[in-house]
Amino acid sequence: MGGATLTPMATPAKRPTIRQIAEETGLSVTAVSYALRGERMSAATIERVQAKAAELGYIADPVARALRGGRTGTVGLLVGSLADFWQQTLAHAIQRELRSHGLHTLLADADGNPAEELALAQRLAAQRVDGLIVAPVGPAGGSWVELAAHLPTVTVAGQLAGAEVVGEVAFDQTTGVGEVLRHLHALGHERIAVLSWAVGASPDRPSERAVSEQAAILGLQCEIVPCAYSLDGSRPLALEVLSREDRPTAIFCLSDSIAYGVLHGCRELGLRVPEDISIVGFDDHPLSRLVDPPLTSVNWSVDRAARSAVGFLVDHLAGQADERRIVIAPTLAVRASSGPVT
Amino acid sequence: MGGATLTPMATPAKRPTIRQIAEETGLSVTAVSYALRGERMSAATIERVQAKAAELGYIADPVARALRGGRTGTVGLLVGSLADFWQQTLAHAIQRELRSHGLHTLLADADGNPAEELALAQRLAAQRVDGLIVAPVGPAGGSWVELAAHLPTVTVAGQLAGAEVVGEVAFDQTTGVGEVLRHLHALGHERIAVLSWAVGASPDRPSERAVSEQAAILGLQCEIVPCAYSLDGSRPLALEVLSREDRPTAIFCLSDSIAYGVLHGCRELGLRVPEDISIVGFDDHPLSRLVDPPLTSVNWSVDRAARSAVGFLVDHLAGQADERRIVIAPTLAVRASSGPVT
DNA sequence: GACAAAATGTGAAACGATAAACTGAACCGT
DNA sequence: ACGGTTCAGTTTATCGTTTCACATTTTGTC
Repeated sequence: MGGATLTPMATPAKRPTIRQIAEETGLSVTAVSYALRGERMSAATIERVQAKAAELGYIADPVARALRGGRTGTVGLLVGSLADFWQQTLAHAIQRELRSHGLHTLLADADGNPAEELALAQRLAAQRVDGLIVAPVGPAGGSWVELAAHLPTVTVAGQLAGAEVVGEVAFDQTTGVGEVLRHLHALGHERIAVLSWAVGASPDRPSERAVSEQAAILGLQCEIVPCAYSLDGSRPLALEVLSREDRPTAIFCLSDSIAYGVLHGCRELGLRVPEDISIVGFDDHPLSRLVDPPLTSVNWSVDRAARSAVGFLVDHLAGQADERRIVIAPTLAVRASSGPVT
Repeated sequence: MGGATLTPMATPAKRPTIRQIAEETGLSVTAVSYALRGERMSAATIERVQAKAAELGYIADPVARALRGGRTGTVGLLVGSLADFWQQTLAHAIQRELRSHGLHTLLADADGNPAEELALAQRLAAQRVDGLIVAPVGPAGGSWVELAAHLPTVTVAGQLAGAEVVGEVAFDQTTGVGEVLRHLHALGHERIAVLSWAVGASPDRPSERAVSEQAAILGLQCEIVPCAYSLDGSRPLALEVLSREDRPTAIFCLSDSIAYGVLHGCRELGLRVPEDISIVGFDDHPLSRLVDPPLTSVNWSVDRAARSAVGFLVDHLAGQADERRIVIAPTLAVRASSGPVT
């Protein structure tokens, strides 16, 4: 941009460089570089250099390293939408797991927008992240394929169709959805509204497909309603659905965040859960057992997912190419928010 | 680390560089650099260069820029603990706000550890973030002062004592705590346990000090109990406190996350809230109104905090030095989890 | 039309670290 | 005593971009 000259940045902080160490030890820069990593040089030199480095409080400059082309020790974490409580939990778990491997996290939030998602991934690549962990929002396009070919990528809870990934943590959506629908069916529900994430024209979301399939099998009448993520986003829609005269007897939300908004809506309208309407969530956020009423939801082990995702990536970076796919099995946590039709 | 040779990284993806543009336009690298930013060069040249750049899909390499010393467009976000639900919310809000200013987020989680916090801040500085937004865990040490002097820093919900920051989003802890204690006092509570974040020897946390002060004023008997963050972390402690024979009549948790754990504990022990014991939280997570019973808590506007924090930083980076401090006023949200002593 | 002042462009030196290729030694077995 | 390995270093080039100093043109003014 044009823009007037910006203020000089705060004094650029003169951190000690490899060169300073070189001068103070009388060695060449290269020698120091090797010694710091404990390679090649004689034990005595290594000792001397590392002592000096410690003395100066030297930390290798990750930026210079990145430019040169080595590892950066940073992993890009791209989540579909941080407005979703469960994805916040997932992001946290992955971040923590990465850190336990000494890796840093560059976090990006696609905010439910597939196009944005790709742009962010490219930006992360430009930042020279060593790898990418993606909880995808939409299906992959051509650029994703190319990107993933260059950058080790692990998907969590979603696919990047066509792109070659180094690891995949899949959630068994079919079973998860099936359990919910069977549960509701067993309770006598027949007209069910399914609130799904509204995402720009992404018709083939696995969970939605699973809903259609399973609904057909059970003979249920499921209407899929696209819905904004987040508490505040889903409430208005929930109010609309709940106010219909042919109100469904159950609402199945494809995310707990959405379910919370619906619970809120029920409360506002004075509807009793589960007497007047049953609510089921998806993903089982830790707080779902504490809300009122406790929310029936489909649980996937976040810790396991995070551990696997990071493990896949770390293994790949270490040159091992072991198992690269895991399917996380769902557990239906039946709580008080779902009950028989009355 | 010795370590065997690592596998060659996935093909390093040949992104177009400034040099390529130079060659294809017959200009010098320097000329292209200027033209891309619309400086110096003639209008015709600028046009030509930018057209070529667009054609090649050129994106300036943020790493090279960072090394050279310019802006990186990335801001470090350092939170005290992402295990805390409210801080997840805060982090999300700040991240979103940064993005709306075209800035990227490098997220780091101190995990409740002040020493770690400093190390991470240094790492972020080494990554050449343009600025730092910190939700501090502990008081600042000497290195913080130095760091903040070099790197524009904004604090949110906490101070870095002694360090010169470019902006500060303060929460009025004294008032917040005061309102809670007055509320409980009015309900007849006299013996109150205060669950605070357990943080390595940080005796002078503002909120804790506020508790002592206000308790003294009201003549309340407040015992401050250090407690782990997070749902699972606080539950065991909650069980201990709740099982005492001289159980307090109210528990004031200095974070909603802790309060959730306590609610959970109460449920396990069959204690009724608020009949048997009153629970009050702090920070007012969006879900606090949905838990059972709805949690009385102290609300600070997260959006306002995020907007201010990012605004301060952006203004500073733009060379303006306007208002640099805001105090967010608390609102006590009285809900069903607190009631009169019975 | 002369001379200063802009305007437009170029080359080289950074920024900090690393890898490849090269230089002397010391050391090896025969 | 002779080639051949290792060892322990050093030189040099490189990653992609920006900026300083300088060279060349164009423009403006009297």
